[in-house]
Amino acid sequence: MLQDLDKTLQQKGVRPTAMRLLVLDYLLKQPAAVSLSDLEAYFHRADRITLYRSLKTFEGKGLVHSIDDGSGAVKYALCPDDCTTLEHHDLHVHFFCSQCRETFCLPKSRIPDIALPEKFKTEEVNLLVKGTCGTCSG
Amino acid sequence: MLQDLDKTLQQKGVRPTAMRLLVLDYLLKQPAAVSLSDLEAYFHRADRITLYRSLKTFEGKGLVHSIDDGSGAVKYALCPDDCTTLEHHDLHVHFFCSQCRETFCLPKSRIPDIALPEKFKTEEVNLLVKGTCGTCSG
DNA sequence: GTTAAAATGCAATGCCATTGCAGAGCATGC
DNA sequence: GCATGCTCTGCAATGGCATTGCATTTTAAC
Repeated sequence: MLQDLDKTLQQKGVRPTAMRLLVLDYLLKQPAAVSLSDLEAYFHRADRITLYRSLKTFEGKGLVHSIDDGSGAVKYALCPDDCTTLEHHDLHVHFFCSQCRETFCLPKSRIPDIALPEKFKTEEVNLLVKGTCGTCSG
Repeated sequence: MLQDLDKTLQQKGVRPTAMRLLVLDYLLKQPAAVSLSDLEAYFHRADRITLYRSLKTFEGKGLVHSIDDGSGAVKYALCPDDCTTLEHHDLHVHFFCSQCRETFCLPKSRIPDIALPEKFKTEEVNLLVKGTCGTCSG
């Protein structure tokens, strides 16, 4: 099973070390985006900095994207398959639940085009919806 | 002139102290959102904490809204007149220029409705566009 | 196996937001 | 005008998070 993860990393140009495989495996199992602190809490034997750099490496290679949900800590979530190093296709909506403080990717909710003033050029769009998620409102 | 500002503050339920009048006056003159550090740099004789609390008071009374543009520091900008304490109507787009690192409110670009999954409830929507602003791309 | 490059672990730093507390300023009632 | 109480201000301190430098270990290449 970790074999698959190994391949995934290789395909993205990330050297598959033990730590990185564990981190990737963990990320795959999460329903919500995770912060560095989440990771640190789970891998309590691992060094915070190593986890930090794993995430940064993943992000640089288009494996995960980072989300600033305003909670104070940046969170990370796996990218869809069509992300590349050069261009992140995380043009989906992120949802922050103010109850459980979890952040979810909503890949089905695409970000509509935004009309900008003359001469303004778009490079990136972040759309964050805050509210109550399905679980908490149920 | 500061008379008007005085009235503005009173109407919002904020006691018009000398410091607050100066801060409000400064905010009115800014074309872009300002961070606490900006304020501190401008009022180099004032205490950072007092400025911080002025902004927080303004925010609580619906005079300004805060913007997290991902630059690391929260920025503040004046609200349109129809903001109240209870409900912020800053449902406009914010634009962060990656060249000059300024953040602008784009009141004319309204945020479209976002389709959410079943049982998700929206409380607030933040839409941040990153790119190059008119001045920097000109 | 040797060697070079990359990853890790530890320490340290810096920035920003936030709070507690004491003193100063202001408004109100007498 | 003066005392009282509330609000604002300024200083000090704290805590969280991101980030970097450096020495060591691990991995890949030859």
